[in-house]
Amino acid sequence: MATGRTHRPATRSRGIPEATVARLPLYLRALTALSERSVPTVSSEELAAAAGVNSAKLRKDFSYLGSYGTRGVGYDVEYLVYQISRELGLTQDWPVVIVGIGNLGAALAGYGGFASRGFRVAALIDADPAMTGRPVAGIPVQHSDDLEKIIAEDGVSIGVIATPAGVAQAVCDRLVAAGVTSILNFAPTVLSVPDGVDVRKVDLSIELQILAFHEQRKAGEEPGEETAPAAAPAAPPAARTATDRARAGVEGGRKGPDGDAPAVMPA
Amino acid sequence: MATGRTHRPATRSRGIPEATVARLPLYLRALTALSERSVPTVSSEELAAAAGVNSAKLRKDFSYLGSYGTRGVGYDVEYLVYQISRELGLTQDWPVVIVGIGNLGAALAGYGGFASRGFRVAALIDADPAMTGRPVAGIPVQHSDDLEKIIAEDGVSIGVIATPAGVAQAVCDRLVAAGVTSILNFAPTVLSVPDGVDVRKVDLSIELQILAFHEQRKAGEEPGEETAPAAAPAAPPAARTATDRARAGVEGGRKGPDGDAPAVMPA
DNA sequence: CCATCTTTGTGCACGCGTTCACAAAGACAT
DNA sequence: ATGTCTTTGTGAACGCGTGCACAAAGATGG
Repeated sequence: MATGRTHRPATRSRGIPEATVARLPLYLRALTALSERSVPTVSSEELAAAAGVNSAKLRKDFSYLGSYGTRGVGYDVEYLVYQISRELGLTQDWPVVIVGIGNLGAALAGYGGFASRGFRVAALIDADPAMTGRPVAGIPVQHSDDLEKIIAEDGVSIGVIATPAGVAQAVCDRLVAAGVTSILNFAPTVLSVPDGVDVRKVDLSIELQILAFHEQRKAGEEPGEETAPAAAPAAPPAARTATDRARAGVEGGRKGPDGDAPAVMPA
Repeated sequence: MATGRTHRPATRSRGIPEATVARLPLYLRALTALSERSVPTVSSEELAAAAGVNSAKLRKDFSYLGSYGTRGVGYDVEYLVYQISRELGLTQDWPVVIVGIGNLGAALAGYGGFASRGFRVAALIDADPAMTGRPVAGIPVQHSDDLEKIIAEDGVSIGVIATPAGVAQAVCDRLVAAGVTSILNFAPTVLSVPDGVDVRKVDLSIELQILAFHEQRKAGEEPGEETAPAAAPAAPPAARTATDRARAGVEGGRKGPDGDAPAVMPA
């Protein structure tokens, strides 16, 4: 999964474990599907299968919310949809700003899902003056000079960063200063934020690298390649004093500076 | 973080914990930045700060790879870049196919990052005949009829699903049948795959909902709203027998069938 | 009203991941 | 060569999350 929680130790809000919170949206999605098919009740076994989790885990998760099931019967679908929605804060409207309307930002803006579950795209913001006023997904792009004003006027507390990595921290700082307390970061950078601000990151590059790791493991079951993989790079680990600071130039030809690489993938 | 691992219990490949594997790309990114600035060595403390983790955790992570540091000095940047790259399987070329060239798929194809770290977009695939042949990000879109052929010819083992949720499982099945063993799923669905296939998911909707949960917690510190939140929906939890199956019609006006909602956001 | 059967809710144990804290290793100075 | 100082590598403890397995709750049928 492309999600990665950030160093905030999970807060443990009202005793609901973070791992459980992360699964609630999964349950909600499965329950919504059942609701649309007018299924009145569902057992933990069925729902767990639909959500791709263990049934015991599901029951324990629900137990943190209270006892909403009926023994011998299961869970009332509609009631559970409401309870989870309420728990997740989806019964209210969350205005969201998207900063950085490049390929990805535009794609995010285009997905109608924002509106469908309590999230509303309050504004699209980009630093490029050429973008200003141009409608993307029906919403006119505003210039980043007005960022603070937009946040304040619409009472935005959730921001999505889809900018190049080089400016992500600066954008983040401005968002936080303006009052945003939750950030979803698509830029390939570690954001540092003050306490009380939540950051979640979506990083395609990291996900692919994790997959590559496992893929390599699946493919390469041939033993004996640990030592000296033939085309090794250069330096042995423990033979180089600190005085030996004369650098031999950066190895292969990685190119430009890292800072302004396009969002999501670079490294 | 928008990533979510799937039910595969992590395999524990050669003793490297899954949690460590997930952090290696983070370290690699920080190290690459240092490398570009020609920094020769780095201490665990500095590198940990750059990667946004604890220094003890970083040292333990590296200890799983072997002892690549020098006491009293730190780690050799270039050497560590190579070792981690090798461990992640980034020293080889990974052809990747992207299935579903809508807004998101096009955005993914457009990010040059694929090429920069061992990943290469081998093909873009879409089911819409109108898309076939049209170049997206310089790569011509191919029709999904040829999916199996493309996978086989290019030896693709990693697939990215950016289709609507309704067809994601079908696409997944075809990819797996054709030989793909790692899947990055952007569609808001739980994919079921046979053993030996890795699935990671990126789900914007889930990330936002998790943020909303914490956001609600931050905002609402006013006590006493647990019981009966005024505009409650309907049914009490435990008063409805199983014979009472006469459904009262699906509540509020959620609209279309869930299946073909646009990728990433819907639920 | 009682017996049976289904399904929830949870006590308990286990394993993974994180963190602390320190000994060992090596660089550097004299 | 010896001592000091820095930084790694890791043993050990702790806490969270997971899964088992079962008792309690309630529905259903006679």
